Amino acid sequence: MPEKPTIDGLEGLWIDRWDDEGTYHFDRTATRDGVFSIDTPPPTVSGSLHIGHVFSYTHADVIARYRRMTGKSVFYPMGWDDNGLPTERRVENFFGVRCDPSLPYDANFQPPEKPGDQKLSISRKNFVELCHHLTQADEEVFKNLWRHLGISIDWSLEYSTISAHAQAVSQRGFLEMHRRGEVYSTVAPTLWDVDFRTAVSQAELEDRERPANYHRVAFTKADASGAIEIETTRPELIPSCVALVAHPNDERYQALFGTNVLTPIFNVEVPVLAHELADPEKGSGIAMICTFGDVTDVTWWRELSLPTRALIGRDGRFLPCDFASAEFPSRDPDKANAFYTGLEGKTVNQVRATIVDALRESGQLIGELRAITHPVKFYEKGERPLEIVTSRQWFVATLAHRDELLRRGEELHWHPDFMKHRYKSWVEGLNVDWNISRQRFFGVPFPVWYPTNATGEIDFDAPIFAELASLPVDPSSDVPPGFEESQRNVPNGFVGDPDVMDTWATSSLSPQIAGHWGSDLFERVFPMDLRPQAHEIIRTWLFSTVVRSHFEEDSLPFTNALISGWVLDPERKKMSKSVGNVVTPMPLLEAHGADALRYWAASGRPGTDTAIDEAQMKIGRRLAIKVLNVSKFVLGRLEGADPDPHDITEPLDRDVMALLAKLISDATNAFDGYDYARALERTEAFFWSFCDNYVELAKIRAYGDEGESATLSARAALATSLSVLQRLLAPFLPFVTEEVWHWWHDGSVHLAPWPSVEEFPVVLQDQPGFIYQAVGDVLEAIRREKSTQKVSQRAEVSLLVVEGPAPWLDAVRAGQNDLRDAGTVSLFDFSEADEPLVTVSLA
RNA sequence: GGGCGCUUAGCUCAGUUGGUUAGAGCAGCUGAUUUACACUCAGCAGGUCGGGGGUUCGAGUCCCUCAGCGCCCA
Repeated sequence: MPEKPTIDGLEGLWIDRWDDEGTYHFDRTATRDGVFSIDTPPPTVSGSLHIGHVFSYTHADVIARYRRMTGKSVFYPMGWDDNGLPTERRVENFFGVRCDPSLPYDANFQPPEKPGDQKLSISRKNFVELCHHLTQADEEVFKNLWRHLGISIDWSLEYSTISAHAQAVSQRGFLEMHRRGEVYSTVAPTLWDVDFRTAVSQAELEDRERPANYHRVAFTKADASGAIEIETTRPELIPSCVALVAHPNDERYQALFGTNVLTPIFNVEVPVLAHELADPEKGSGIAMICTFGDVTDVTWWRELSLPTRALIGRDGRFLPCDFASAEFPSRDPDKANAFYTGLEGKTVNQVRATIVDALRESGQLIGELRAITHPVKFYEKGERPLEIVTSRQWFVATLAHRDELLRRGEELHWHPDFMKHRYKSWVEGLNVDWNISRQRFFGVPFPVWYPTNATGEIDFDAPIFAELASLPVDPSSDVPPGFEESQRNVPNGFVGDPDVMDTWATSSLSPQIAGHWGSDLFERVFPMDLRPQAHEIIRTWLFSTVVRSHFEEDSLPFTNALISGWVLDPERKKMSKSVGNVVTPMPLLEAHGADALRYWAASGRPGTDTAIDEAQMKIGRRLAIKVLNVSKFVLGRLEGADPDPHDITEPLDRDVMALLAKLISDATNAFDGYDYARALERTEAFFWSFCDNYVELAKIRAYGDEGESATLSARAALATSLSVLQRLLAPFLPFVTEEVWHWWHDGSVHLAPWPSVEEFPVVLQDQPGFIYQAVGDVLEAIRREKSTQKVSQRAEVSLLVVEGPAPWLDAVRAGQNDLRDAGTVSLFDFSEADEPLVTVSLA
């Protein structure tokens, strides 16, 4: 025990020792009953490291540490989500490169020292190599933080979602789904980001309020008997118009249903139809249907069996089009084509401006534009509104399983419980199957090839799947069964599926990846006991994991979900890069210490958004220092002896033991319910009362001034309490508790048994704490008087008159000697009264 | 539009099936001075529990309603 203990520097010391001693090593021989398994979130390593990570990973860690102390072998792996678009984007910006899959691999390629003004085009393989290179460096930064924070990961269980192992699991999962008919490929209108040039799924959408203008546009009736005025925010889609639509009950348009109109400028004849989704309140109540302006257009197109006149390409620019063709039947094809030639290759905004000018000129733009704001669908990482592009994609059939998935949500234990509503409303709101194809580069490829026929056409209806034993495969370099490399991309040969999977299609298999699906390990850890995660990824990671496990194992992937809230900035605003209020954890960690940051994090209840609060961190630091000092004091009183809890004979000491037993029970129940914050709060409250009151009362006795049995009782009670408190605090303050535990124990506190009421005799009492409370009340009265008189707390009390009901007086008498010592009382006078009253006379 | 959460002292938050006079920490104020701790200790002050209505012997807690803030879904 050091002469002048300090909490500074404890992290460096214990992190290394935990490594050396394998303190957090998972015992792989443990059976399922003896295991507590955690489905740790693999963070996106290409994202910024922020304080929210400290928050939610601490929540998981305190649970892990609790379970470990209850004797479980804790399966606590760490994964890194390194595949996917965030990494690609980071690599593009970091090195100033872009991927061009048409380029050949350059084995000698070196990235530029610093990014140039123009992005350098490199091959897919070179690009992927840079992705691997950068994510490895990023992962080190994350790992360093976790270790510094004292997260009790078993680092031998580390994985990454782009590793060969994860790819094999992901591809196997895909093949299994295909075998059971849960995944299919089809050509369909798909939400498309024109900048990233990839399809995105419903889970990646977000609505953003955007300004727009309603344009009132006149469509001439086909029989030239007049015009119909519609309102649209997207006049640029007039060439893609396939119909007009109004609500079937809308009086204004009854006579028009079944008639035809001509599109302005292009003069394509389109029908006027009825559909319930047309909103009579919106605009003029009649809308144009285009292929495709938004998701409602897709619904109308499908349900009304309309033709496809798609004109927006994958780059967001207008495609070539012939208004003399059957698909675009114009009454005046020459004029339409002449006009359209000026639109080809232009962006949406450019085309809109040109068409609006033309409408204005022809008199078909009625009145002024009407400015509105309305929700527009964006890819959550995107900067331009999504378009809808028809393309071939792989889909996981979630809609057909909606009811089963809703039941899974009910089956799961949510902490806090109300978070299940997030899942429920998400599943209820699903409107398309899960699109898992991404037209990108750094991800897990589909283990699929397609045959080509004699003319070189690809037969998408006869995909060739990889053998399970061959996984992982890369169809761009590996050859499908029964083919040779020379047959790639030639007639009567094959082509590889060029796409990669959605990141969530891989991370949804985190239990299978971390648990090594198919091995004996998997049986020992699945289903996982705990899924800790933040609430913003309920609809992505949590949902997709539930889907995969439901399909693969007919089971939930985990029994408990512990949902962390958000960390808000000190002004309680959401942190975001654009606002610039994102807080990085390292400076805080260095300023306050790991235990202090953990204390702050653990004070945030499950599911509750919590503001960054350095004051709270300072309180945590104070707590850690107090643990150090009180441990030093109590252990100093033991004089090397090993106290026996059976020596606890004094009534006051026994009463404190009864309270300690209650604390153990409260903290344990709280932990079992995943309410770590309550466990901390209870333990902390007891701890401070222990330090400020009980230690002060028992102090002199513990010095040995009151006879042997009284001394032994005090020492044993102090030692027992200290042992229990060190262990109850260990999940929260792993560094300081480990330090003080080692002052009197071999072995780690983190492998010590969780405190139990069996460890010391507890005398059952009618009112646990009655004596402690009564004695404490008298002590407080003494202190108050001394404070009021502005004298030292050690000033002598010449006479202490204690009045009150007999049982209360008895309780006070039980602590009389301790009160005399702690309060420096010379003379006591006890007398019965109805109400307790303490009168303090100072010398 | 539907749903969820929050609203308690200047600030951050407890308050578990309804039960004495609503608690803690921080900040504030007043003191103490060192045989564990100045990164200390003691004390004081501070709230008509968001508004309104209801149930009850009794409501911060249950019900209804309104308002504000935040979020989820559409």
